[in-house]
Amino acid sequence: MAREAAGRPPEETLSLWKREQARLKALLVDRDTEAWQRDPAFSGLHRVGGVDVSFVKGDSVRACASLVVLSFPELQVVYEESRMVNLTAPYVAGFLAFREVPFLVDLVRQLQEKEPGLMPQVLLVDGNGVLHHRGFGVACHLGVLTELPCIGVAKKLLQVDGLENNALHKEKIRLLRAGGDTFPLTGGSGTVLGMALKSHSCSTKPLYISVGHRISLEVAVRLAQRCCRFRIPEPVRQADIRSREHIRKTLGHLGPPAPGQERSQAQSPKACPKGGLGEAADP
DNA sequence: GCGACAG
DNA sequence: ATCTTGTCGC
Repeated sequence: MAREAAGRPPEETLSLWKREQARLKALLVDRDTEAWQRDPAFSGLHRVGGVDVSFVKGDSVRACASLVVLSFPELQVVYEESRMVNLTAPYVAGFLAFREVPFLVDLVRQLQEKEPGLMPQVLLVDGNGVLHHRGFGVACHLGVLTELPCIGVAKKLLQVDGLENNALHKEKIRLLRAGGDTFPLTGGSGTVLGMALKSHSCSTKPLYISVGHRISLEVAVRLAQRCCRFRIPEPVRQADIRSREHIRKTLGHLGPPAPGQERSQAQSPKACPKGGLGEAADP
């Protein structure tokens, strides 16, 4: 019945997927299209969305897809939908979208039907945009299919087009000082594919931001940073937290025996000095 | 055989 | 992506 989602697909499938990526890439818009994007204070921006997919431990098929919408600039969750899904495609680097995007599109469609007034004005996506083997990562894919502005937010550098997580790269990371500091990720062709962003004043690892759809890289970076209470932008972080929680509540006590011990952690994951929400000061 | 490998 | 315990600080 439920087909496996493991094992590498045949070369023929990958070739079809590549053609699909190339086809959709022609529809990608890699510049600002919204008025709020031109405003230095993002006035006019009220709703930011986040999506994520979490997985069930020993299961290669079952997963939970989540879409959340947060108010901006308050970053309060105003909408959430989490749904168990059956994955059909395996994870193959460079083809993440074929595994996750169909379910995310469904979630956006459902929101459009039930609460169109809560449709996010921009979506932060876990993964890359144009910082991708063929310039069309999951954030581009979701953006083109939904026509929503999208931003790619990756936690690890995808080493493509000459980009390497080498000593030089690590040195550049070390030189990032304040939250909001960045350096460009320039591919072999000389094109800037994305930006490394120190999203929080006290986080060692940067975020790798790239254009998904209908937004410029500069605005994408600024917005991602303004969405950060911690290292991970709040929309993506909330989608992640809530999709795991949904899994736990749905099939939490059917396998791994878990003694109960509730915790409250409404605040910082690791804790870091303090500050309004951004920078350092200069005496 | 070795290294890469978003999530 | 997933698993995991403690540790430190407010």
